[in-house]
Amino acid sequence: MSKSVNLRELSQRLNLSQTTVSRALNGYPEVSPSTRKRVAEMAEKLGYAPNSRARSLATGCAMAIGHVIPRSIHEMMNPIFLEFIAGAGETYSRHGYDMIITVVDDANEESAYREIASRKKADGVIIHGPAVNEHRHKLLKELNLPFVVHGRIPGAEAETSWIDMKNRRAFARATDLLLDLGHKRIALLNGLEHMDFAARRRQGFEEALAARGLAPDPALMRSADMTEPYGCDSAMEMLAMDGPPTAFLVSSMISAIGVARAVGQRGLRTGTDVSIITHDDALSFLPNSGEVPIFTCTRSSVRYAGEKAGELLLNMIADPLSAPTALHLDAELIIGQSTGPAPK
Amino acid sequence: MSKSVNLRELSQRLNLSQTTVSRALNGYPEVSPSTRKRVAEMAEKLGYAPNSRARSLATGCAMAIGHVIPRSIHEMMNPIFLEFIAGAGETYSRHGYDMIITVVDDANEESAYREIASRKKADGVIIHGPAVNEHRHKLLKELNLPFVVHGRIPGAEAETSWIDMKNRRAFARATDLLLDLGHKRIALLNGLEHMDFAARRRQGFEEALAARGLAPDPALMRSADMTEPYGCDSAMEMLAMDGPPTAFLVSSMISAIGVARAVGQRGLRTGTDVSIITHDDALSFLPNSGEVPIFTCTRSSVRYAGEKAGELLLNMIADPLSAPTALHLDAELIIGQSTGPAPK
DNA sequence: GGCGAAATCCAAAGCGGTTTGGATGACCGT
DNA sequence: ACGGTCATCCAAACCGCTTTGGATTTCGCC
Repeated sequence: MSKSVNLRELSQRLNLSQTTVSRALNGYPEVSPSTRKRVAEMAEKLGYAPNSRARSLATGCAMAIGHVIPRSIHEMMNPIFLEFIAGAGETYSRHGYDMIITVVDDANEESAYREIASRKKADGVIIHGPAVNEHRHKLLKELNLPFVVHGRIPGAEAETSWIDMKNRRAFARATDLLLDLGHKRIALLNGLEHMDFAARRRQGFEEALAARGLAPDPALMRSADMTEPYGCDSAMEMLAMDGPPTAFLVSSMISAIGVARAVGQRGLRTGTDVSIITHDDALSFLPNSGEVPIFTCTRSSVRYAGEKAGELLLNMIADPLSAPTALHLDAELIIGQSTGPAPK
Repeated sequence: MSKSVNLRELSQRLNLSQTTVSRALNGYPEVSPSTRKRVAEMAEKLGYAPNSRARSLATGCAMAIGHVIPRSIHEMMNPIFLEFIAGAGETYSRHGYDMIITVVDDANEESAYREIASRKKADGVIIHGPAVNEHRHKLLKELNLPFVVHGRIPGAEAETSWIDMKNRRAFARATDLLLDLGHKRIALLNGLEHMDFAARRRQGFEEALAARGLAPDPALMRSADMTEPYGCDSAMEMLAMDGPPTAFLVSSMISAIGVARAVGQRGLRTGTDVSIITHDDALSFLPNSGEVPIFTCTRSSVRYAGEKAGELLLNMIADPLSAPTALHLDAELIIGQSTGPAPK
């Protein structure tokens, strides 16, 4: 039943002015060590904590970061998003910031950002899942709302702060690995290619093929939401073709699991009959570790990306004049049980 | 570059007092239709939106709901949590509320709640993943912070508002189905049983067995975080036993996928050699639909639960004196491809 | 002993809204 | 023509904090 105290009551109890108490608690120098101690003790005893609304009204900063997540996104990359959020959230709480999440229809996305800006709900936002044809950054610049991109906005790399993994490179390396193992017919089960990350992965794939004089076969390339059935169904169909693929390059563990299921259903064995390489976002509920991971993968922790993105953004907010920063993460290529030499 | 206006500027532009403008915008009656219209138009034109901090300082309500999520939880039920959040988030935005998420170490969970209360960051919170031995509700009562439980707190059902599915009943029915199909050795791959939901599911399982005079075999019962490898490894081990199970009852799609993988790896066929029933939270990235779903399952949409939980909580906040409400959702039992008569 | 600097502390003015308690007219019936 | 009611609108207080600009005291030093 702890009746919460406010600054005035606290200062009255101490026979001090609100000014002094505020300064004592916020570490300003013009207050004697002894009073500071007295204040701290009384505050502790009374369980005083400054009202966050009042404080941010007075200081002008909301001490919060916004994430607006349109339905299409969280339909699409659900768990990846959450893992990112978890990382970012840790950074925020470490710095005393709140994370506010807004779930909106795609149609209301713009107005969601406008509200964040005009109502001063947050000091900055994160852009999730940039598209090949992205536009949100323009709105945010216009709104004067600091932001960091998780991913990259094609054409705006220099003028925005972002954190991304080397998608192209990772998928090129994975493709190389498969080619080195003798695979000729490699399928690509990609994410939605209107998203920047997926477009880059495809590039990497095609470039690696081209480097060996191979042309990608459209029949072996798909692009969709990265669900489990997507992986399974696609693999089933492709494995039933004449000249089926001997290897799959998959954009997500979830779909890769689907592929593995299809392989099993056709009586084949993953890693010997059919090779699979997947990208692994290091989701906590889908561990792919152990001495020899189940899936050979390109791995990059999306949670780590979240932590770093948060840091980038908080830095931008602290120092609004600083130049845009980018973090370009390498993905590890990790050999697991799901790859082997091409059969025959 | 839209310089954001505040109430005073808006009122000056209109030659009206702030009072009148505020009242006009908030729908109070003591303002003429014509001025109200004039105000609305000017506000629209200038892109005015009340500063959320100032407003909640003045009104005393934060217009925000808090979700504190300790690391252990989001390690454990990652995607389920997100899906719930998505549902709740929709409810919140429909009512103009914000959702603020706090990621904390388990050790700081209590202080996270205290801060929400003392700094007035949110008007209410949701309790996620109640344990068999739960305590958070006591803290929240003491803090006078309205809350809704996603799940149930054993022993506090009557005094708290909650939304939960009928875990016991669902798992009893699923077990019955397997028994009807002639299965005698049924394995239970449960979630962590210090969580209320998992404890109930186990109860349902055991009761259904007992009703047919069967005793549960401890060697066929496990309890852990519901990851994919957990399902696979457990199934591999159990299938290698003497007198292996002919059916698996699994607490999560993710683990069930692991079980299916194990089944395939042992050269068996799901649905004929080995039956699987899983609980399906209807996660958007793990669709289990189609005319005949892959997995036979007990299904209950956790996203719907989120929506409803949000509504319950907002109602509580709007009417603090109302009695606690509970929503007890039925889970559908849906026959898919993963079950069949016991072999032999 | 006196004077300026340094150390402490405070009153009051914001921050941007909501809300209370009137003021001002317009309109009405008689 | 006049008191009374209603419809409108406003000035000012308040929410709880930060911060500016001084006031007061203490202290070192010549």
